[in-house]
Amino acid sequence: MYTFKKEERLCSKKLLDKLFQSRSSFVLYPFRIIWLHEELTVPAQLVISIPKRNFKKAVDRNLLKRRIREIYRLHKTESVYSFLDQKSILLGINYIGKEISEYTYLKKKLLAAFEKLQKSYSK
RNA sequence: CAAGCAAGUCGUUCUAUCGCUUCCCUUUGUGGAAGAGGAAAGUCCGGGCAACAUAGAGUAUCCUGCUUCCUAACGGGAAGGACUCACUUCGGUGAGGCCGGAAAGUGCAACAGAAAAUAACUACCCCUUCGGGGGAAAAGGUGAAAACGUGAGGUAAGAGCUCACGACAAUGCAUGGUGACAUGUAUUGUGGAAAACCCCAGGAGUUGAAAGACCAAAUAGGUUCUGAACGUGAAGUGGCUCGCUUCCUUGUACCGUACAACCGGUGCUUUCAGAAUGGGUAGGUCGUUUGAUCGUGCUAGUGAUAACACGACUAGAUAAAUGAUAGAAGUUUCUUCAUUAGAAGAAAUACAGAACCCGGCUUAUAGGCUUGCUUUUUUC
RNA sequence: GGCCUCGUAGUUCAAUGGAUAGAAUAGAAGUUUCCUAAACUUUUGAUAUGGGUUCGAUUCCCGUCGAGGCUA
Repeated sequence: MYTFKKEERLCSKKLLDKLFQSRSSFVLYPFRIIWLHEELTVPAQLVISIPKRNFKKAVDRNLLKRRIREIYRLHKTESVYSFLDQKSILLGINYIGKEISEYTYLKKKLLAAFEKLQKSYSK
């Protein structure tokens, strides 16, 4: 249930290009969420990206990526899968903040972002 | 004892819950094992490995530059030599740097100064027709630097012009050293700068794992084969499956057959259907972690390092794993209480994340430990 | 992963190895005006950083830091 295996990560170059060319995105600071409807074998594939421009050191980028991934892993079932309705989706999370935030702050913001995603998805 | 600086070295631990990557196992699941560094960083050097290229001790370009050694190699390291600076008990000690050549050639040196390398302003000496001509380079002043320094002889005045002592450089010889070089001696000479151009010696083929090798879906197209269909430009004319003429978008050939026709065969153009096949995209596998490997011991060597013996297997991801949360402990600092031990609270716990692999260099680093130096205080 | 270029006043740019690093604009003060603007006068302010070569370094050499670009 609380898994995050290889099938749930977005690895295909083609799908990535498709995702970033789509216009269906919104901003909820410090995240920018991109999503796209796609036929897959798993409910959702996720990609997390932290810009090198804002975080020079690899250690900082790794830390943020691990925190975001952990929050997604623990909350994906009730927050994302619940409204998908047997369909599948591509998800991109861009971190656009300028400093390293704490786990609790990131958790609050990301859950809010998932609520917003549900609204825009149902439209 | 404390503080500071420099160098070296180590560089947190445990528990619970939920996970990630690789490997193993007929208990295939509530399974087991392993899982970042001293710099993984910067990409500043050197190699391995791979593909391509290759007449050359050529030319151009770039790099390196005291000696000997180590090494796979190096711009790295070890030991030493000379130089500069600091200290000195004058015996040395410590630190530093791209440390070949200025006596091959070209160019450069602002301002000041007569003059910045073919010296001559004032002053000096000789001659004079008093306009000047000649000699000489000690003294003055300028400058970062002024024609080797001091003393004596010498001279019209002077000058390494000569002599003594001394400084430095080049060359020859002798001695010591593997050598750089040192010491002595003879001869010749005396400005700086090559991190200006340049000369000399040595070295460098180019591109980098996104190299390269292999497997290869779907779709489109290429090639080949099989089958089917279609096509010998149009118009006019004659002796009409043929020849001739005209026009256009310039258009079917060969063989069986002496000529023409027919017939047959081979081939060509276009379309359709089926089959095979090569290249190759998405994607995947290898390259890829057993290696100039690590640990211990012993031997050789001043040392870097090397030889030998025994033992060990120690990350392998690919939009990229090695984590998140909670709690406890350890260490350090501060405050309060205690003033022997200690107790409570607060804060901090670094720099930083493998990406083909090694050897160096450089830079970052909380805190602990070791060594050296400096300073202050106390005691003797 | 590999390679290249650049760093000068707050900003945009200059400067053969040579005196106190220059210009425009911005800032400050003053003149002018009833006040503001414009104009005029004066003035402040910089070689990314640490070493080295040189009599002397923005310039030459080496290390570090930062910024930008090329390559697929």
